[in-house]
Amino acid sequence: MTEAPRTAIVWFRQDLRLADNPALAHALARAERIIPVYIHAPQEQGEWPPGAASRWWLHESLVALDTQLQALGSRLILRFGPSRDALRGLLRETGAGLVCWNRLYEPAAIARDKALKAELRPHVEVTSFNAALLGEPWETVKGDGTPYRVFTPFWKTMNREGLPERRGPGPAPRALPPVDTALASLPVEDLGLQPVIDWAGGLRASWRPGEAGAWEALEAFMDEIAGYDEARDRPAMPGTSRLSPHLHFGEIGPVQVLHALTHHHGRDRPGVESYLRELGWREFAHHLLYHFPTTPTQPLDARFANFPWARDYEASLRAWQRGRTGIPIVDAGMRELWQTGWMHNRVRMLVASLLTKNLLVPWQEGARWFWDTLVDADLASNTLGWQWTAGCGADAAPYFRIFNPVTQGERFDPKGEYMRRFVPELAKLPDRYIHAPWLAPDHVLAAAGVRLGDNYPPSIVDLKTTRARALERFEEIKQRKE
DNA sequence: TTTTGAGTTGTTCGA
DNA sequence: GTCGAACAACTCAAA
Repeated sequence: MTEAPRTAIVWFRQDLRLADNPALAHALARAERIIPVYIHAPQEQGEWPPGAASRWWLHESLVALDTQLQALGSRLILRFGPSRDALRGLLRETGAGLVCWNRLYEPAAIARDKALKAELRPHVEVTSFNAALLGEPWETVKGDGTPYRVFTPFWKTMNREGLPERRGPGPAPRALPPVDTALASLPVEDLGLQPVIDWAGGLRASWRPGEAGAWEALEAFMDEIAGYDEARDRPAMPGTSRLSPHLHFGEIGPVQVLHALTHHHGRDRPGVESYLRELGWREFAHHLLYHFPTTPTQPLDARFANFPWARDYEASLRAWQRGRTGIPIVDAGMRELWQTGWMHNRVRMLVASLLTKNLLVPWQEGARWFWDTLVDADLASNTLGWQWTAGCGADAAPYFRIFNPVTQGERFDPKGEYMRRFVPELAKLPDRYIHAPWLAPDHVLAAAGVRLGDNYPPSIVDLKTTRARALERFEEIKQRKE
């Protein structure tokens, strides 16, 4: 390499942390001056610019990052895209000779970054790193070099190839060089990420975006991980890690999580291995998106391109989105999503199963809604989850696996606590009827103040007949393949 | 090379 | 009430 550059640009994207940030660490090791920058360019995310809930999170996370940088003597430079123009402008203004970033894995981002590298490299050093995954999506492949389509062998291979021995997480810098006060930066408010009407109260009450909040969540989870195997399926309990949005924005990295769990607990402690498997699913999702870049909109299983979805589904889609299907656990989940920007994983499966199988609404509609409303919306994970539930993805649920939300509610929220929290109009129903109010006798409904069709909708589907109908439709595409 | 068994998260039905 | 079988077709790796 030539003489070390005096100034480096560190381009932050979905790696909004200072610790274990290889791009930042590399810049610090190579250059005297560091320019931390975030470029707002949602149009470069193709069909998937951040949704409303993600934008709220991003705003908060950028504020947190800037505060951290200032505490160390630096600051965050904010610019509008296009990224190419912003970077070229910054190179001109600062005379930087090095640009560093941590990789993204969405198809549109890969294409943009590749083009940028080719354009900038003749003039400056450009180096990218992995900060978001335990392994690169192209590293774990089958013996014949093709990508995996089944999770378990994928995860076994990743583990065998030395997961625990991967690089340890890097430390956070103790101080940073100052940024020239003359260098222009936008106020974060100018990015327009915050909602115009303040609907984010529920989000604020539920989350603390930023690196410190991520570590708070991890530490709280580590205290409870022994109960993970049991509690993770109970939507009324805080049994899951709730790390997904922090991981999505890179406020914490999976290497840090892996290291913290194995260092403090060891892999044989109850709950640890099961949780690491969930990190494995996150890896698998990125592996699939990398190798099958059309899957955010196209089914991986080509037979499903011809699936006979419902034709006029506007009304049922609307009822599902608003949490007014009349099926309590589904409505509770959809309202949890709307209020807090998040939904418990088990409930995500239930609402997705109802939408795609009982209501026969295309899974892409569900994926779009989740994209706009989830604070952890992630193209890889969201795509995998919806295709898996719909039965058209990798390692997908067998077509006959159609969840019964009443049975699931009784099994995983037996006392109805989750439903009483998010569907208060049913709060006074006795446990026996809270999962299926349409079965309650009139006097029970009256005593609980529930008037079906008035203050709570009657169920919009008959679970039994719509299940049978879904099975018939799957028969149709099985035949169409030939 | 071929065979074999297992594969995140389920439901229903009949014994 | 509990329990096993049936509900496809395909992927993957070990035997």
